[in-house]
Amino acid sequence: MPRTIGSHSDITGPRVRAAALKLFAEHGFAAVSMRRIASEVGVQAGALYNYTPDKQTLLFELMQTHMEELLAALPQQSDASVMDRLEGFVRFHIAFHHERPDAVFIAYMELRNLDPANFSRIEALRRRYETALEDILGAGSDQGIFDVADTKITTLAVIAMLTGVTTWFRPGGRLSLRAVQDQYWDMVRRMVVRAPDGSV
Amino acid sequence: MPRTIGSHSDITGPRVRAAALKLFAEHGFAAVSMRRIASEVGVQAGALYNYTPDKQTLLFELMQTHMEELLAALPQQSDASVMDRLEGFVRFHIAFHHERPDAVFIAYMELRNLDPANFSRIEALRRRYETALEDILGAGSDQGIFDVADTKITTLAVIAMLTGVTTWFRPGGRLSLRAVQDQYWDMVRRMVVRAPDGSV
DNA sequence: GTCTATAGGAGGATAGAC
DNA sequence: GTCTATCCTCCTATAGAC
Repeated sequence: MPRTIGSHSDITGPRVRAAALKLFAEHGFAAVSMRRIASEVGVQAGALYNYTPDKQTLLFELMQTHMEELLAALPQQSDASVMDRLEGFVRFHIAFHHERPDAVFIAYMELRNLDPANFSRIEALRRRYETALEDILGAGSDQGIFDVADTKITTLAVIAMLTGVTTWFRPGGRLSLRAVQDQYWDMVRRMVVRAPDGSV
Repeated sequence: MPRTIGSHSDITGPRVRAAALKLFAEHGFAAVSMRRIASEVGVQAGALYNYTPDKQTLLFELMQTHMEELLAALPQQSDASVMDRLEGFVRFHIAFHHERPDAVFIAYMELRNLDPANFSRIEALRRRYETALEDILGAGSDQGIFDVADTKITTLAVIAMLTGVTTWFRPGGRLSLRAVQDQYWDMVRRMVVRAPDGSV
């Protein structure tokens, strides 16, 4: 049952966040005004402050939501082989980031616009994600299946490589998402798997 | 011989660009005011307009200078083996980007703050750089030394991976620059080199 | 070449009416 | 919950004195 005319808290809130996500990704946090976000939603600027105490908090909550969804969606598969776990991570990272290009872009580009307390909280979430990959690489090294000189560096290298996909991949282009996943999995596999005896 | 007191065109110009580079990298183009740049240099805001027609041009020229220096410094080595050329590219990219973290950051993060004409000019320079790597990968594939399914994708993957170093590498840390170069060269080599017969 | 002063506008955020 | 109106600050860029 509708409330008073002009009252839309349950739908305006999500629309504010969606508009902010889109505009921050497109133009950058600092370049987007609250008036511009309000205009995108179809309300006046003052109305936004029913949904966020300030612009900084709006940015932080977008980033926090993204990172928490990323961690929640990360496949656990702790009883699978390290090879399958690594393949699962690679395919997951590409697919998940592909579905949320705006949030990914903001999460990487707008860290410097977070105030120090918010920055620390986002960094902690990011570290948890990196650790998931580092654990796989460490386990594979312990088992002698992977040959990784430094799990920390390889973790960062793999994540940078995979995240780079979002800067150029567009559906309907030359390659399907599946084909991109296949190629990146092949590259990552070759980067970390121990070469058979006598092949080096 | 000094000119009139208060006249410093030969030193203020570089200082304006240096201050803008530092502040844009730290806070982002849109978040930095001309007053802030002037304050960093030690002049009033109006004086900046002796060195740039406007803020947009200041950003563009910083990015253009960076990209042209990058292309000029790229080792040619066209008579070396593809393996040596690839190794040279990897070590060069890491070293050059390490020396200019602020310019690198701006060149990747502030593309969206360029107006369309300036964006096209920077994009063209970036494409020339990518083509240098793609040519090496293509030549190695033709010679049967590399096994690269798609030179375009591998080019983007390698560059994203290498550029990622600038986000975490700090001199005086756990690893020397040389050690980082060694590890990334090892990862790139394994990503692209054809496996010996019988090892796959 | 740099200064002060200012035009002219846009920014984040709030107050109070409805 | 949204509106209008507004406070006060900051912005880019320019004009004219020195």
